[in-house]
Amino acid sequence: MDESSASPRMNQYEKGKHTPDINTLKLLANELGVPLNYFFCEDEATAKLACLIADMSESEREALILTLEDSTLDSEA
Amino acid sequence: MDESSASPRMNQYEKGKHTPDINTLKLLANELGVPLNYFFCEDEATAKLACLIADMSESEREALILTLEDSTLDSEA
DNA sequence: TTACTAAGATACTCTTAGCCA
DNA sequence: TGGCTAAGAGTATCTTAGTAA
Repeated sequence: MDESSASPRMNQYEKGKHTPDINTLKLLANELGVPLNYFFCEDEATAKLACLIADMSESEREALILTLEDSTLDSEA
Repeated sequence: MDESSASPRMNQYEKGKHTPDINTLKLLANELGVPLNYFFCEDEATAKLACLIADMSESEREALILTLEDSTLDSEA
């Protein structure tokens, strides 16, 4: 990532003139300390959850899956 | 999305010859019935959580955030 | 017939240079 | 001085055509 052209690129992304490459997004995610899927969350809450889940351990994620599947059954019933 | 060239494109993606555009990924996500960030999850559990969260209501997500933030405090203490 | 690959046409982004506030 | 924009260079994907199983 060339620092000298970072400013125009960020402007082009923000103004919607260009779309950043997926590889570029990975670099940005590392810089910002967020997971890559953070950029693809449709709302604030989902984005925050993505960050929280990224910081969890594998076993914590598995446990959360079970919890959510149970509560889903509740709301479907 | 041109159906006539879908097959070569999918092969090129799978073989790692080309990387699909973000817009293409959106179309694929809609076709597959998964959230867009599904493609950017680093492990199976995170991907599954992304699907579960995508099906939740806004208020359910907010509630989940509070739950996770509490349990995070526990493990940090 | 289906899965896959190669190569050119096309369209995209990245960079440089320069303008406006 | 820092943020923003325009246009060309370079590089990526998409499409067509064709091969192998």
